[in-house]
Amino acid sequence: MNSITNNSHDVGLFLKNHGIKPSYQRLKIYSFLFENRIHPTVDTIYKNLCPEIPTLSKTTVYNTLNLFIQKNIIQKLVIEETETRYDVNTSTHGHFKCENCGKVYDVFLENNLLHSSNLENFKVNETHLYFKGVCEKCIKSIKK
Amino acid sequence: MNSITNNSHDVGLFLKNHGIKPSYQRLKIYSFLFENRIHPTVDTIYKNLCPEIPTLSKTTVYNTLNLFIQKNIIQKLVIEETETRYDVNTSTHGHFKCENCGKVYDVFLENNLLHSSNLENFKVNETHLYFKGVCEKCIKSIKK
DNA sequence: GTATCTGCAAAACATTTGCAATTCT
DNA sequence: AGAATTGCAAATGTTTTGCAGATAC
Repeated sequence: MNSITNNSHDVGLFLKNHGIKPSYQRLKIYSFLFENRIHPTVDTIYKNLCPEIPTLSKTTVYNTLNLFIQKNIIQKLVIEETETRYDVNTSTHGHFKCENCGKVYDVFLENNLLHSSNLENFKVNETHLYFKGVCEKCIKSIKK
Repeated sequence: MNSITNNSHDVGLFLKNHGIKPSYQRLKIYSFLFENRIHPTVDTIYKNLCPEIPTLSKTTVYNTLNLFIQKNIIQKLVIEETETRYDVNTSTHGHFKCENCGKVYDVFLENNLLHSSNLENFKVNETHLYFKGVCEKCIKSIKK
């Protein structure tokens, strides 16, 4: 459970506790993900942090995200092969991508899904579930 | 339901029935997918068909697969951002990728999965589910 | 004979790598 | 000072695009 708050002191501690030196760039990138639960792409993160960190490079964003994944504090979402997204919520949950507005929503499943005899003797490390379609907002705005 | 057999005459008819002119390359590419349910990448398809069609180019493989997807007779699987795979089975089902041997297995779910109040007012067009881990064969061979 | 299909070469992108400069302790 | 981090430029790898030649009906 993520019980940390979003002030930079706590993010620093959080990173330290996961074996990550809290550099300025790392703090800002993690805080951006934590405060904006929009499953951003590298480009979105980069563009949003540029005003604050004018010297920032995409390489650093890539390096940092890969480090976070390796230390298991974020997860990678592959919905389209052309855009990798990142999520601070590392628990197993689904996603919904709206084909109209492009927004990615979290999806939490009610029933204890996913029983398959196919997997009985397999070791499952990761479960990924996503949907594509049209979100409520877009359905309403299209109808108008 | 795919009830066609794998001789080239029937594949030709099948393609025609879906508004696709059955060229030699298209027949061979569809037949390869139909006869080898291994969820191959473009590269795998290309390498396997090259001996049979020495003039084949990857562009044609890409063009053909995109046409098949557009006509809805195959589906795209995005499990890793670095490798797109293709499946002749267009029904909704899951996949399992072994992190050891790289093989992708089909996963058919028993219970009528996937109820989420989050999606109540959303229009769902596609459902994608996949797992990563270690397959039975690899578990056994690692133990030895 | 005209439409379509194929396949080469080049372009377009996202991501990674090598390495030199910078920063932190 | 020494070790880690950052960021530029170049490399890599996949997919798409433009276009000319080949093929099919």
